[in-house]
Amino acid sequence: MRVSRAQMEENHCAILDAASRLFRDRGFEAVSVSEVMKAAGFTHGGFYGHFRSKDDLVAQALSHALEVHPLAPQSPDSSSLDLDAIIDRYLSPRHRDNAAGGCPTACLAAETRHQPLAAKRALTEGLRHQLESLGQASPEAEAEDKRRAAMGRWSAMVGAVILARAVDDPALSDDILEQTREWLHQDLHQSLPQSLFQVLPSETDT
Amino acid sequence: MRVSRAQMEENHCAILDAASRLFRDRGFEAVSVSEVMKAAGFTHGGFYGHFRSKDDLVAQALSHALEVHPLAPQSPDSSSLDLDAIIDRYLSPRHRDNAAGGCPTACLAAETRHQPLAAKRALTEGLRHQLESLGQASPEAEAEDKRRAAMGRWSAMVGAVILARAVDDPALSDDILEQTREWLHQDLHQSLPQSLFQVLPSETDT
DNA sequence: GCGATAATATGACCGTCATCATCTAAGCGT
DNA sequence: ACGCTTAGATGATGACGGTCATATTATCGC
Repeated sequence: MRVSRAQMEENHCAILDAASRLFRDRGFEAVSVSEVMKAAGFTHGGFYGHFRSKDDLVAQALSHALEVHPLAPQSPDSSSLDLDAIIDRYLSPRHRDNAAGGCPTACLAAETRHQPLAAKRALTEGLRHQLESLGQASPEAEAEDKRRAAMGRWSAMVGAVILARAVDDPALSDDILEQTREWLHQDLHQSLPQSLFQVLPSETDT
Repeated sequence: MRVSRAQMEENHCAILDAASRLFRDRGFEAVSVSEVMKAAGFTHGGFYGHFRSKDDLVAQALSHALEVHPLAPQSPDSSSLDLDAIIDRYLSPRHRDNAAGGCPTACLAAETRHQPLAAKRALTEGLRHQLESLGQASPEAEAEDKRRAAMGRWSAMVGAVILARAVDDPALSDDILEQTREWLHQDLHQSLPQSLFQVLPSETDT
């Protein structure tokens, strides 16, 4: 049965949302087209009215997830992001255990290596934005140092979440998150001009 | 046709080698049992004489790859690993482009999240060894600091290789490796007691 | 050497999945 | 309001892949 054009646009978005969650939770290959459609509240038949192929869905869903998922919640003063808070949130057990709603990069970057060009392009674009955001939030003075620190820190954050999720021992998993968090905080405070110390939250937490 | 017991043991190992390379190159799910057997020089039929299931193969291949693949080539004085050299080698374009023969963690850790328990256990064990090695190679004084730095650095190394491989832009990919490498070197030299500086290679490379 | 055993090969089975054809009913232009 | 258009539903198709049954042939214990 037909629906209004606005409704169809909404449905398209619902499919992308569902796919984005399912893919993050279980991976591109483990999720079938029918499953995505069912999760969005449809049957599998209408799929090819929205997408040219599953590969097309993968690329669009990845792009969608990266657009929707910000590195940090938009704070009141959006120009200055609190890097300590971003790190704590990203490397939390909560984020580790919430893959379906978490950072698409940590869930899907590794798999994207095996996906066709369009998906890789989407990831590349998203990654650029993430590095840009992290760079802006970095305390380093020179632009070059900001960029370097952003890449290093982002690699560590993504890597730690991936490892923490892959591991079978909860204690080790917690430890990976916690130690990486602490290690990044230490690095951050070493790079920080002394004048900025007062800005940091009082309890840097454990 | 039957083969000798020793031959069979060898064949088993050949299958694990082939599987290990194929899995690292294309992922667990993208490689079929028949493909692994063909790569090892057999047909698909004999597979279930060696393994109880594909899941079993995945776990054994992962364990095998992690045992065989050392973090660094065994240097003459094996007790003191050169962390700078390990980092340079790991974060090189050569390693990025050689997934099939490279570090299993960078290739398979993310996928292992979706694998059954046995595979996760294998990865966990391998990860423990890797962290142990990195910790021993760390310049930090306290054991606690060694462990923390090992986890942070290892997360950054694995994360950077994953991101560099996922990205569609060669320049960005190279940059991720290079900047993360530099960033880790900087961190390493900050943590280093001054007396050790003379040991570092003269050209820390670009 | 001979027969029981067992490692591979060949071929088949069954389920899943991406994709497509056809049907239906509701929106939209006139 | 009417009928053309089309979003979505139902069902089919063809390929692929994991697993198993059976056949074949070479090893190993006697």
